[in-house]
Amino acid sequence: MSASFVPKSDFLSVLMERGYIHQCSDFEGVDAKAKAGELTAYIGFDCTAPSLHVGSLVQIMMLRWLQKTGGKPVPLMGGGTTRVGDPSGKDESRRMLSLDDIEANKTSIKQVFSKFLNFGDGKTDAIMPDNAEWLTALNYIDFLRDVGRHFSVNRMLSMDSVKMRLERDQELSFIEFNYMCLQAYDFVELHRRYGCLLQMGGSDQWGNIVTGIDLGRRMGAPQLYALTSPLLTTASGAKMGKTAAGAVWLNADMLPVYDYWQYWRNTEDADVGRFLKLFTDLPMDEIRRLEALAGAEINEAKKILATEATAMLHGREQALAASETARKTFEEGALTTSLPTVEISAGELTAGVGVLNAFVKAGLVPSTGEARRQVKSGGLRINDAVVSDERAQLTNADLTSEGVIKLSFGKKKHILLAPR
RNA sequence: GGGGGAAUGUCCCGAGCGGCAAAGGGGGCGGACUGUAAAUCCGCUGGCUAUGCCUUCGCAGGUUCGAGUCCUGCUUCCCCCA
Repeated sequence: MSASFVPKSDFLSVLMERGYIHQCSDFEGVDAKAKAGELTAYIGFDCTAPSLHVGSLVQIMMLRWLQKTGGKPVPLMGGGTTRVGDPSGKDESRRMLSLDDIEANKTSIKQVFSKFLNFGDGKTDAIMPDNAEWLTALNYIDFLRDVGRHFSVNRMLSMDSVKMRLERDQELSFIEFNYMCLQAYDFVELHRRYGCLLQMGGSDQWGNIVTGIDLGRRMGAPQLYALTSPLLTTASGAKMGKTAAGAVWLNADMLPVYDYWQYWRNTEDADVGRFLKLFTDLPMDEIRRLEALAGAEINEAKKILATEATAMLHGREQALAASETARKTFEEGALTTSLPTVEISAGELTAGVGVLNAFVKAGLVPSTGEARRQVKSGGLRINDAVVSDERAQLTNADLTSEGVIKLSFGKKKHILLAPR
């Protein structure tokens, strides 16, 4: 794309300035539609888990900015395509989910979007269709005749996602192979129903999106557009959204607000500026000031990043509470009752609980074996005292004046054990 | 249809003369150093009611005191010939 392109629309200006764009099929075309206030764009989200995680956040933010700059965002639930499975970037065939699982996941995921987008019937209000609405009604023969004839297998075989699987001699089932056909058809269908002109997604979706544009042209839709975001990794190359404990979920019932705040607080120095632009609404000049902070001062920027990002998802009140909990815990070394808490029966505690089992109960370590190993390397602490005897028992005598026992795994993970 | 290979620790890759909880990486976790960062260094990386017990090398049998290792059948994948 032309390096000299200067966007006239607010939408592309923001996206370019904040680093959301990897590729676009036609900058001028998208710019004109956005400028005219006629831009409806969609991003597909699958329903393989009960919550989206941080990896989807860039996509969600792109929809948010679209709405803020006068466009209409369409998060599309992949209730239909999830029944098939997307081969893009996956090494192995996905496990098939039951329809009930998909429905449950969908309901759970929907909650998150309402935090980022305004839904309703207005011009720029978001809508959330589910591609099961049209995909499940498809008749195989009709689909082959009307849609399937437009696809070239030769071209599909040359797509990266497919080629990779073939080169590695990995299984690629027929239904997965059809995924791109369905996704392409989604685009056309969303144009018919809602006048959707642009599909966005991660850079790994480029091939699928372009296939949809192609199908649109062959099926008589006007010019459609593609825009992808860069694949996000941390500065040291790790994929975003995974931590020791697993994925960084967006639903609060799957990841406590405090842990979500901590995830952002632990951002690498080199990522702070980039993340502030992508994951907060802070104005650019404020971000430039923050990312210019050097040495230990950059920690201030990380706290702001954590609080802003958390506030957007969980609300400012909860974000500030997490921030305050962290401040007391890390900067004052004080015990805070607002740390994530796990209950234990009072009777059990009176009888005495082995330290190893206590850490397993708290969910800090997966097994007593792991707890044992961590004791050896000095990674476990009770009320801030390193555990040196793996046979020690926790009893009521270990309760602090707050009536809890603080279990720590490593320097950062803390859980309170509260008798009930 | 015929011939030849392959499958290993539930994250991945990968070694493994009949004595194996199984080499070595990567990744991950903990510790030290720091700033709740990165880099570096060190340790750990089947489970449990634990000087012991249980479960692991595609699946099912067999030989053996003892099988990841040898034999038979099966499954899946790859290569060559038709």
